[in-house]
Amino acid sequence: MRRPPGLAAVAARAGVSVSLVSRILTGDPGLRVRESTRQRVLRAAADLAYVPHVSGRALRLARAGALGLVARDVGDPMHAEIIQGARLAAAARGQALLLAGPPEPAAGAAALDRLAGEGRVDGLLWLGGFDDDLAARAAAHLPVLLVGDRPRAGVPGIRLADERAAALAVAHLAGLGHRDIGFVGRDAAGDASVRRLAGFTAALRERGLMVREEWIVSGGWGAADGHAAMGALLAPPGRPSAVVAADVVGCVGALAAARERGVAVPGELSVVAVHDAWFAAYCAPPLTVVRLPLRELGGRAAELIMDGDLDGPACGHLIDGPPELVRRGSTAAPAPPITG
Amino acid sequence: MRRPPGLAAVAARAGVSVSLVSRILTGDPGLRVRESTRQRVLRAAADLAYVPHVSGRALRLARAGALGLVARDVGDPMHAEIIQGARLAAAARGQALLLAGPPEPAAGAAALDRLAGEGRVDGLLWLGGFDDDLAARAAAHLPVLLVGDRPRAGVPGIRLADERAAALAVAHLAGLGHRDIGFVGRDAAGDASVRRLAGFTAALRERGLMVREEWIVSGGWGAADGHAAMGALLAPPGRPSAVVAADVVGCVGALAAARERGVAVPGELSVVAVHDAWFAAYCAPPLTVVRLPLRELGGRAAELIMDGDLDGPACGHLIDGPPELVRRGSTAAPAPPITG
DNA sequence: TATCAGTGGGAAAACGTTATACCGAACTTT
DNA sequence: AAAGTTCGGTATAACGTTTTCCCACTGATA
Repeated sequence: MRRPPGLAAVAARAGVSVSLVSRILTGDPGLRVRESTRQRVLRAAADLAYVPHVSGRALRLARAGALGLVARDVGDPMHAEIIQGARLAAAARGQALLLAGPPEPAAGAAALDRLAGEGRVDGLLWLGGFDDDLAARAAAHLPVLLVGDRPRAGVPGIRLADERAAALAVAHLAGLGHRDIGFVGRDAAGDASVRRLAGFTAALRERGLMVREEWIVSGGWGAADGHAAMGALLAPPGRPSAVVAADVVGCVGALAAARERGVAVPGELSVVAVHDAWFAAYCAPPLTVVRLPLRELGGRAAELIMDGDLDGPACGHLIDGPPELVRRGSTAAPAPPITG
Repeated sequence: MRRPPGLAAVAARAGVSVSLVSRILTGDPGLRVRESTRQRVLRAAADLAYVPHVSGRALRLARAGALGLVARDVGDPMHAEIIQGARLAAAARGQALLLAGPPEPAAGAAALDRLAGEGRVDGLLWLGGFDDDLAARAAAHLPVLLVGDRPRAGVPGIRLADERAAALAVAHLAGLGHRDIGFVGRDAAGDASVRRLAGFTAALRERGLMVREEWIVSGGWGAADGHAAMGALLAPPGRPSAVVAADVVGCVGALAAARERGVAVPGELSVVAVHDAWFAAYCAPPLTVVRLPLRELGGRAAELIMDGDLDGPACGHLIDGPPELVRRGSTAAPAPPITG
């Protein structure tokens, strides 16, 4: 592997010292240099297509110039959107983004220790699959930011306006005339789920609607979990006329469960999900959703950690771009009650 | 930022020289050392939780210990699967995987030059959004492997058994009795699409079935493209009784298009897609698909590039794990022909 | 003519790692 | 007893950066 030209090559070509090249290229403010020399150096660097070597810089500066991303599942559409936002924000500052594994508690601890210690990244963005011990362990060596979660074990977190999103979903359904509204949750352990549920129940109470525990079911993050949850919700006796799904992926499963049971959406059951995704418009029926600024979440998270703006371990930042209702075909006014 | 302990700290704690620690820890085969000393060094390293610093190593070895991944879209479910495979294979060898941007031709060239020159990665895996010039440019500095494409501009590529996958889809439909089969393609420029179409037409001819050009439509990679393509396919006069979709994402759009036009699937139209994904089972109806070893593709790609086994620029590797038909609800025997 | 301030830049030391070369002591052999 | 020969390590020089300190001039001033 041939080494690319370094500062020494540029210096030799320009007939100056290595340190001068470095100071010119990094824009040392306290440097006085003849303009002709500066141009000569700049030309030499351009001629050789010089690119600073990150390892040399990292070694000297004790900064890697890269962010790590710990994701439960890269393929999750919500994660993908967050990742895209983070990548763009990182790239805008010349920082690289590297993919760390989903933190399997088994091999995860060792892998995480290694990642934290080997100096490859300056900070960690953590998406989903939160584990207090693991996060605290990593945070002992590196700045860590939990994305989409509350602060945990002293590790700061950044969140979306989850309560407002759920409340907006309820408002939409109530506006259509629904009074019997259920909730299909995500993983009950996740803070985002908890807060969406909180927003849901608060919005119900605010309108004097009844909160029925048997209409609140939770699962995990996959479509299969949504499927199971909706199955439980539709079991007799009695079912709601509308459902808020905490997550659009689970909602796809939930929709399938309704279809399998012959429950017409939106004829007999209105469904609205939190988060938008490419497939929502192609579901049968197209899903009404509450859109949240996922990309902005990723971008802000990356910026916070690059700036070191974590404000102490107690702080939980909030991205409160307003939730936006995207009305498609899965919600309608409730059917007139049928006795039986 | 406190620097973590380095070799020097371990050496000091064990009372030996830095070089001895390095040779012990890297397992220098030509090293003779007293067992007690070795244990002392190992203990010291463990006590300090020593982790080798990648920048120091990269500088010395002129290898970064990381792979770059250029992806059109991280969120694409197929890409996600490939990425997961690559990440696991890389992690198994202690290599990191870093996300490079989608190669926007505008800022992409500069970003790619930088990535290639700054020594952050030892090789590049390129997923989708292929651009001959850009790839060749990167390949001048780094090993580059196009994943899911033929070799282009002297850059090697690794592919799946796309022809066989399409042929298997045709075989399934023909076995059900279909004789009028259409094709919903992906981007016509992509090699994978071209080869799936080739496999499709070859399989038709092999069975003496007619290839009708007006039943072969292509778009791009998204669901919207599949939607538009299916719309064109279903326009009068005359439509096929079955369709092979080159891509499961596009197929979701295609399914929606059929639904909008009141064409029952699989009653009036059977649909089978190439590639499986989590949502395929939750479509209405659940999609019959041909599954291809995407994760293995990612893993093999990572291994090839880590091994430097690119075998010269002319070579196009093939992952020929057998395509597998996953039968769900979107295919059935054709309806008896209705005159009119 | 010394001295002084400014101008324009250079020398060298880190950062953490690895590879090559070497070296002192203890043992063995002749 | 002198000369090899292992044994068990050490010294040192890179790799490419950045940064701090220093130095050689030049012209002006005392």
